[in-house]
Amino acid sequence: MPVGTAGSVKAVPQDILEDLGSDHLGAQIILGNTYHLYLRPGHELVRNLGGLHRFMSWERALLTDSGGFQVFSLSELRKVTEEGVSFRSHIDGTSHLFTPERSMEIQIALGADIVMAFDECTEHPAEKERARESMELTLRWARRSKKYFEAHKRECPWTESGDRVIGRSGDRNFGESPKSPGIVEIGGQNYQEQRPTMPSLFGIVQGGMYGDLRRESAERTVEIGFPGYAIGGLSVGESRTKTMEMIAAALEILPKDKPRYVMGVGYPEEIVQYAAMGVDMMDCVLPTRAARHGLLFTSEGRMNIKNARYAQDQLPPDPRCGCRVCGRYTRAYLRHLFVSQEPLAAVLNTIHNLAFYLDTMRSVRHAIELGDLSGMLRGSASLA
RNA sequence: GUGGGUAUAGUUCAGUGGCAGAACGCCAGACUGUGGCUCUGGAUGUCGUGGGUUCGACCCCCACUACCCACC
Repeated sequence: MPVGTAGSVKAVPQDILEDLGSDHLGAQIILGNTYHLYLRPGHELVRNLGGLHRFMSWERALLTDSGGFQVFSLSELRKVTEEGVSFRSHIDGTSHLFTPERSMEIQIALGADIVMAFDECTEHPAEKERARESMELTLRWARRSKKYFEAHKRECPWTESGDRVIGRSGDRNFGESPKSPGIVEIGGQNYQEQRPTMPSLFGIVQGGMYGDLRRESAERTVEIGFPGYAIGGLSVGESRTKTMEMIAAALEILPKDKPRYVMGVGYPEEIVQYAAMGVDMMDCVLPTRAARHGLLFTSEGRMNIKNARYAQDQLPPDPRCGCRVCGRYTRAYLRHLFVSQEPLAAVLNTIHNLAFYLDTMRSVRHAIELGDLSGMLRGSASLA
C-alpha cells in the first residue's frame, strides 16, 4: 500500500496511481493519515466535502492510520495517559488530545474503508515490564476503539446523504458485506455503487520485542474480535532478525482467514519474506520517500540515481522493469532531473519505485499461486 | 594614457609573519504505520607570475600580468 499521508501519495497524481505497474492495474489501496488530515485541512471539512475518497478523487480503497504512530514519532511533544495522548501540532503549536474515541471519530469522518485501532507504538528499546504495560494500554484502547467504532461507523460521509456515494470499481470488499450495490446519482450522473458502505476496523498487535508478549497481544486482540489484524511497533530500530521473529510470533496466533497486516515495512526483499511468512498487507513510506531522495529500487538492487556514474548512462533505470518510467526515460535524464532539483525527478522516481513494489507483490502472488516462493526468496535474499 | 582597487578551493569570498578556511557547488552514504527536496560524511588548492626581505612569506617590499572602477 503506497502511503498518502496528507491526502496525496507525494508526487504522484491519482490517475497514475490507478495505472501503476507493468500490468497497469495500479494501486488497489492507499493510506491516508489521521494525524495530518485532522490538523490540516481538518476532518470535519473533509466530511463536509463528502469524505476523503471524493475530496482527493480516489475511488479505490483507503486505509487510515490511527494517529498513534505519528504521536509516537513526535515524542518530544506528547504526553500519554490512560485517556489518550495529548500533543502539540507541528504546524502551529496548538494543543490537541487524541483518544481512541477521537481517532475513530476522525477516521470515520474521513470515510476510510479500513480504520485502524488507536494504539501505542511501544518505543524501542523497552524493558519487558514497560512493553507489557504498553501492550495492555493498547488492548484497553482497542476495546474502546471497537466500542466507539461499532456505535458510530454509520456516520461515514456517504451514509449521511446518499448523493455523496461514488462508484469504486476495483475495490476489495473488506469487512462487513455491503448492502446490495445499486445505482447512485451524483450531479445528474449515475454511478454504480460497488463498495461496502461500512468501514472495517482492524486491531493492532503490540508487545515490543518479546515473542511471548506478541503472542499474548495477538490472542487477546483476536478475543476482542476484528475483521483484520495489524502487527505494529516494528521497524523502530530493531534487527531484521528480530522483526521476523516478532512477525512470526504474531502470525502463529492471528487467524489465517483474516487480512494480516504488518505496518510500516519494508525493503523489497523484506516484503517478499514477510509475504512468504503469511503477511497479506504492508505499507511503507520507503518507496516514496527514498524516491524523493534519489534512491531507486530495481531488479539489480538499489540505485542512487544522483551518482555521477549515471551522468551519461543511456539505459532505463531498470531494464527489466515494465513501468512507464523505465519504458521511456534514461538514467542520465533522471540523474539530470534530480541534480537540477526538477520536481519531475520526484514524480518519475516515485512512479518507478511504486511500480517496482507493486510488481514485486504481483510476483509474490503469482509465486504463491504456483505454490513456490522459494525461488523468489532466493532472488530477493541475493539482492539484500 | 593617468589614478585607484582586486587576484586564495569549481564559484563567491574570509584569513594570519609560524599546519590553508567558510558558504555554495562537487563526491558519496543514510532514509522502514512520511512535519521537514531532509540528515551524515568526504575531497578540494603551485594562495595570479617572477624576484626580494626574513630562521620562516598566502601575508611585508618590487616588477610584471589579468580583471574591475574612476578620470582623460
